Amino acid sequence: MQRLKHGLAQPPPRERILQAARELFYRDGINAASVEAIAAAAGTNKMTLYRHFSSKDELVAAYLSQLAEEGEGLWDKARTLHPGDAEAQLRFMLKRASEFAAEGRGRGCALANAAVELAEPRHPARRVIEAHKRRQRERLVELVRAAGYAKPQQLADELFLLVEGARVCVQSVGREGPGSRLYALADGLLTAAPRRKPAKT
Amino acid sequence: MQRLKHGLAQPPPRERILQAARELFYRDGINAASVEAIAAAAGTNKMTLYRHFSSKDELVAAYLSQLAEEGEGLWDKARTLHPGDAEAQLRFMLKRASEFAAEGRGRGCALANAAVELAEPRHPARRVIEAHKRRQRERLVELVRAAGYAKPQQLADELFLLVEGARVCVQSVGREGPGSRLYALADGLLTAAPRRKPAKT
DNA sequence: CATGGATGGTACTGACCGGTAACATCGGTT
DNA sequence: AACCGATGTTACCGGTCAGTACCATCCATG
Repeated sequence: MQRLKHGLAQPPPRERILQAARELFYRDGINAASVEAIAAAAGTNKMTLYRHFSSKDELVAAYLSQLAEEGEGLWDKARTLHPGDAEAQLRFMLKRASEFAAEGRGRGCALANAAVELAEPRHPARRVIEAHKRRQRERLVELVRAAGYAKPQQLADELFLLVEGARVCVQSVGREGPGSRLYALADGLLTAAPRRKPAKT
Repeated sequence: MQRLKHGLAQPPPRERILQAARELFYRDGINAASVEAIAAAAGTNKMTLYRHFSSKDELVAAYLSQLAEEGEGLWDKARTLHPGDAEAQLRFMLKRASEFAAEGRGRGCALANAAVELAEPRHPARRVIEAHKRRQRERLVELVRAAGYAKPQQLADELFLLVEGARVCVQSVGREGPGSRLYALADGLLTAAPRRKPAKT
């Protein structure tokens, strides 16, 4: 029982470090968040951090992988919430993205931000980011097709750009900008889009 | 005649520094580009750089202001190319944005990238970025309204998010992604959008 | 109680970077 | 020719950061 060492049951150091990395990387940026600050925020120190992650880059990779994994989980949640109803699943995802973009103190998509900060084209984190974004796009196309829209590829790409645009707009034009109206805009696209026939997932 | 000092007519140091800053800040990121590297790329040294810019932050501000100014100039160019034809002006701007997103070795919008890298909410560069993005959005709304579309605010915001999304997608899903198809997607939105009556600018 | 693995704490290295000081140089002006 | 401002060159300071060595501590197990 590793987590009964202290009086208060505390998650093991690795989880605390990942959680702290998540907050500091997102809030301050990957370059600006020092390893020491992350360790301190996790209630531990640099040495313990380096016993779980061999380098800062590896910590960044774990951070991004965790976010990507949670993003994937959203699609599953949509499917269990609205089984067989692709339209409802699609709108659920758009709603979530819209709420996220309107969230207070938003700094946009952590994955996209990481791609900006880690400019080296050979950085290992780029593989994680690109793979995740590509997969999101594919899933979106499938869902739009399953929802019975004509030209699913085009509509999905429009929605994809809308979502990505909303995420990035939060920090450039502010929370008052078009990002917070993402769902309304996407809804406009959906209701205006020509349909073929409903289907299921 | 400052620029006849050498055999080859060379722009004055300030311009060369700004040009080098432009390339390195964009390619490597603002944090990763050191002032020493910028000075070297400009064919000069750190001391001369600091004689023209009192700090790196001021150089960053000048860099961003120059980009914002050139962005503003594009709207004027659109108006002189297609005087009185708001629809053509609008499509010209979208075409330019689409070409930009499809450009080789693209790293997205330099202003948006700067907002990601300069995470401190009080950073002076944020004022430049936000002001510019807001102005772009306002101009877009005006143009869409002048082109005679119904619900100009909504259509303009959709186009705005499309453009911002395309710029950010280049570095997350790559050049093959939906970013390169921006004009086709925007064109789909325009032709499907209800019109009211044509007008002029 | 003794042992050992995981953790906490401190201090350090080496590198990089923003910014400055002091001096040499060059070119145009008077 | 003498001067002067702008530029080039070198060396340096202070700070920060990633990563490591070394030792103390705690806790579960035997």
